[in-house]
Amino acid sequence: MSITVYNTLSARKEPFEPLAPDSVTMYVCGPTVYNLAHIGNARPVVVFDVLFRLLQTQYGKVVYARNITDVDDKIIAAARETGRGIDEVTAEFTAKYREDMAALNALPPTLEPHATHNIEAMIALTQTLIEKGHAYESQRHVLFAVESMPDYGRLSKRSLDDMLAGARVEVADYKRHPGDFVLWKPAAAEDPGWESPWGRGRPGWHLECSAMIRAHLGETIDIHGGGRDLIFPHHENEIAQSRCAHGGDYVRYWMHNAYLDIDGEKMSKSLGNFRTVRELLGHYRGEVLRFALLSAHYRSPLNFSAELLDQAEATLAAFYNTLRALEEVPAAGEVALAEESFYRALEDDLNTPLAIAELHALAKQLHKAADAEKPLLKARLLAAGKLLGILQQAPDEWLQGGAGEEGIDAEAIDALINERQQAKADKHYARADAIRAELLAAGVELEDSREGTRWRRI
RNA sequence: GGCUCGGUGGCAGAGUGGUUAUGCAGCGGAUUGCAAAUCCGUCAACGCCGGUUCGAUUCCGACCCGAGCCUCCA
Repeated sequence: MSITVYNTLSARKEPFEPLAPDSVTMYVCGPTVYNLAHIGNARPVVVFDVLFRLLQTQYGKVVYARNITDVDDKIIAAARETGRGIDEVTAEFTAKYREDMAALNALPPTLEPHATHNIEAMIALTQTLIEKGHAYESQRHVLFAVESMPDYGRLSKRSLDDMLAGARVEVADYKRHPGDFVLWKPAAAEDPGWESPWGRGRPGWHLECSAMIRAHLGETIDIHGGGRDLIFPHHENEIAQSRCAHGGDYVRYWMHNAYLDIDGEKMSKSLGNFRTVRELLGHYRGEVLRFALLSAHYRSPLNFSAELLDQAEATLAAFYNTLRALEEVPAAGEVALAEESFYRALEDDLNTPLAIAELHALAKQLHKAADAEKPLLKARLLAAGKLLGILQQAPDEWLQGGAGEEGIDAEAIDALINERQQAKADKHYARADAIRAELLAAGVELEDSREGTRWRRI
């Protein structure tokens, strides 16, 4: 039982060893709740959900926190645009985010800290940084002084000089060094704000995560995850804040997922080439989206397309079909995870594509197995599915249900199947085939077997 | 410009210093009234040029191409 993860900080795979022997702390950057999550936003959620499930098989206590950023310029802008209150906007999109992620079979995190509930911790952290000479006040802002930290840039592997060379942004006049970033900024009277030693204001984005991690998980956590694009500046700055405030390690393992591409370009809100999870759920079931997201390794870009989703749908249908044929077979026997190849694949830096390949191998064994071997094989397949967060539904429910609007209802289908059975018994094959064609046109595929005719929606 | 990371068969996508996953699609066969599902078999790949090596897709170097970060972004 040993998990290996790729640590962005060291740029290599490392054996995972938590700080405490039987417990793990994990934090993943959550959403800024000003609009709907897109499918790219869902990738880290699904990836780290698999990690969460995997860790739970080995450690007695796994504390997984995913924050809600509910104070931000974009939220203020969104509220203003729609003429609604900030709270109304954040409540709506927080609720929708939870629904969408649940639809993807993502387990709820252990903790879901909200930025606005942790303002005191943020102010305290800012004060500590000022006291220790790592931050300064300037024109009602409080800024982190990057030059006060010798190894600033270590995570993103760039030096302050590199950053200056590539600077594309005008430097605000209240900054001592162009790389200094905001810990606290003033709030306009009409905007949300909190009283602080530096006047009424609100926290900078990077500060939120550092403060919430400290408040809820401690000074050193085991795993911090998020999208690759957060490496700089967000995570770099978190490290600066937390290390300078508390000393010691901040995060033992940094994990970053690659993003989803559309036509070879990153899917992002700024490019506008995104598809929301909610919209996609109108066409595909959450499990299909989840499977698609897991079909490539989390550190590789994944090209998002209709073909990808159709492929995922077809593959899941094949697995559920396998399970449906075994409905009378109980899943039984002891599954020794440590010896399972799908499990070892996941232990190796979450190699989900390889784990899925092992699922195929299990399904194949199942098709060929003697009856006596089936209960254990089925249990193994289901255990693998559980870790990946798939294949847990009743096969008929999955195969006969659909994401979109319902077509022909099940009763009518059964009636036609019965009629076709009779036609077949009478050797009226033309009629039997006509019924099959009619059902196919209605999106229903038939499968004859010794046990009778089964159907599924396609 | 600086800093990262990639380029694998028709498509998706793992992996490895030598026996070259897996899925879909294709082809041949078994099965089926015909299909579907399933099974058996089969085709096919490692960007380009050098180097190291008995042997490289895998290691090293150059080159070409692509993506990302350097600004809010999963």
